Amino acid sequence: VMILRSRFLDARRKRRNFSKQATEVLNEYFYSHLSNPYPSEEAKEELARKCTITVSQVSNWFGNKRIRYKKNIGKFQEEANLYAAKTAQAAVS
Amino acid sequence: PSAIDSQVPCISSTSSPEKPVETRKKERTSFTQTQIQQLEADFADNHYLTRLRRYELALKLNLTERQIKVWFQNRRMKLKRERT
DNA sequence: AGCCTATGATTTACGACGCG
DNA sequence: CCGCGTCGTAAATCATAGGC
Repeated sequence: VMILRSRFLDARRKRRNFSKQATEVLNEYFYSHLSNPYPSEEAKEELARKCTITVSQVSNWFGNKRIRYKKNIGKFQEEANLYAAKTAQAAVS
Repeated sequence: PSAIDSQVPCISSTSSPEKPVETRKKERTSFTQTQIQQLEADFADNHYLTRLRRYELALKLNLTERQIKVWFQNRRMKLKRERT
């Protein structure tokens, strides 16, 4: 197969990881909506605003998160517990 | 009890009312550089296909007409995303 | 300095739904 | 009913970032 992937400098693939705070916000939403982790367009816009990233980036993040979570729930258990505890505490206060 | 799975807002994992599991799609092929170059050239010329164009391209690139059609649909979506 | 994993972005392929 | 349009997504893969 012509795996001639001379995928030269795909500028859009120049990425930086999101800030810790942004990841925090996204994870909070994800784990508090675990039974249906599909934010509406409006929710995506709000998340994008809070995280200072684009709506497309929010979509990418959720797409990646859903599939990776599904593929290995065990690996994310600790993270899931962490955010569950966090939102539980938020509910109390 | 997550509900992430292959339906639209893909709900369910093991208990979904309908699992498209078996009949799941063709292997995700990767088009060659040559195929992509020709598709891009055609797209640059016209963002929409005619039946004839689709047929000829499929023949020339050795792809199915469905693949050509879907590629153009995806390409238009990509263009739209880029212009934002 | 390398590996190796994590992570964000991009690429194929559909299903749902709309319109004509 | 059909076929092609968009929209939102799954899943695989790419390319780099980051940690050890």
